[in-house]
Amino acid sequence: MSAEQNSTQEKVRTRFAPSPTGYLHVGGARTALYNYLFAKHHGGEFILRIEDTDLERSTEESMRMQIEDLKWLGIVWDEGPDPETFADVGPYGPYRQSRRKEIYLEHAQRLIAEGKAYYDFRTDEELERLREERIAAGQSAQIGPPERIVPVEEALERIAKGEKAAIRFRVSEVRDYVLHDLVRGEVRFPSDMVGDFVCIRSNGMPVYNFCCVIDDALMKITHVFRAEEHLSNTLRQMMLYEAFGYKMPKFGHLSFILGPDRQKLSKRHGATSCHDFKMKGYLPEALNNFILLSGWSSPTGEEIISREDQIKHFTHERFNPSPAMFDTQKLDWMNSVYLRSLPHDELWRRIEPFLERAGLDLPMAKDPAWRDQALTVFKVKMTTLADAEKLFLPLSDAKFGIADEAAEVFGWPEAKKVWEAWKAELEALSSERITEEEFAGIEDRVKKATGAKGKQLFMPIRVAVIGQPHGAELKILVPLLTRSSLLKRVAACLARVN
RNA sequence: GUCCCCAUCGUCUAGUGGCCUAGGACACCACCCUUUCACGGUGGAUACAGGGGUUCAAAUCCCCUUGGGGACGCCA
Repeated sequence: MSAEQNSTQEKVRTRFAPSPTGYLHVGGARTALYNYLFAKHHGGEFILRIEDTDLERSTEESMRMQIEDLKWLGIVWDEGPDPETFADVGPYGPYRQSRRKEIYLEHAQRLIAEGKAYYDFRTDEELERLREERIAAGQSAQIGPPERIVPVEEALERIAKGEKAAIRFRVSEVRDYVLHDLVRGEVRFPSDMVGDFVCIRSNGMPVYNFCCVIDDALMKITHVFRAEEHLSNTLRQMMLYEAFGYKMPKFGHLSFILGPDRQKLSKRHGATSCHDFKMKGYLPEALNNFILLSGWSSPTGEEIISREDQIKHFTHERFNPSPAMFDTQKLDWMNSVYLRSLPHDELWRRIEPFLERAGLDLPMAKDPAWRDQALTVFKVKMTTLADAEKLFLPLSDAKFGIADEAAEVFGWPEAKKVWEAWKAELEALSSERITEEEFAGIEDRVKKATGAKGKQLFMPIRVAVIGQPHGAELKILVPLLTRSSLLKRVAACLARVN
């Protein structure tokens, strides 16, 4: 759809409608992203609606957590709960289904009045038995109408006396329904694919499929991108749109995100919520970019895509209908790319909470020049922010120690000589900080004094600096430490050989 | 069981009948850079699930098989 065409049509309005039962799952995050991007691409509006009709599982706390995750990802909505106060913002509220009960009940009454729905007094046990019978008979497990539909007046009397009844939609016509899906093309559903379905539970709460239709219609939603599991729900919803005479939005059913075992990504695969990834030190930009590309591709073929370009290029033609496996290796790569491209001030700001978490003391970090120097060295080694914890560890005096991998060096005959010469050079220094040039001079003099060269020279020095045989270049590391700190460290090495 | 969806390198994908001896990215391997480890650079290996059609021509269209997933809730 071109921009010109669109301007003459109704305004594009999309929505994300999570049920607040825990943190935001990456699959949900992707759905939210796609709806957001689609709306913005078409200059439209993106709405957040909370689907909390399941009283048992929905919590206020979960809603807040999900809003937090959405904010973290940089997905912003035009209507819905205010991100700070949670108060409804927008002309079509309330945006929480638990507060729209009257609207649903009113609609249900409309269907009853028109004979399109009926009160059902059957119990769970009865229905379960019916289902089993049908499966045993090789039929689909759909629930049909009861033997006798209770007339409205009689039903009302029984309910007044305290009996419980659900309101069920009556599937009367037998015909095919054709859905023009934005990602799958034409999908044909035979109407007998579903039985008479519940609209209002016997406890008075409406059910998902029912609310969803009414809300999307009343909130003037034009396009809905949602997970594939809803594909077969769509038939019920089509029937409902027809029954109410509401205009149906365009649907696009997204394939699943799978775990390494090709099963739908779930808790047992480890990290699956945005919150998990946040705690593991992934950047929202990276996670966002990664989920964007599992199920959609850019027309330019680029993989690292700015939010601006995401919006610019986001069209439904580029959805991939087949399921995508969640590839942590690629996410890691993407995270490191974003990490390295961050300005150092910003990178430091994001690393700090992790250093704090690890209890690292780094008094030198108050100096911006020091931070800049340190990040230049370390950021190329980081895949997640959490990696800073172990990277900055050698710079912390409190946490300094000699690693097991350094043991070999202690067996070298030159090591002790090198350390003694290194220590003498440090002691001769007048300032606390050592520049790269000074270090080069020191190293050279140690070489001459001891006769050690190559690995025999720099390995012992390295161990005396960071306590381990591998790490960043010494000429960069040494200027990050103070003279007194280096003296303490070489003393530790000498103490161990003696 | 019934119905629905899906099928290109290990993974994410490009591909909408000829530009495909199938392109890119991650991962992997080799080499280069490097007084370590990374970063970076260059190169390499690796895929159209199978079988039938349609067509001058099929990864691309149709059918079947197989495999994977989903729905059949008073969950969403």
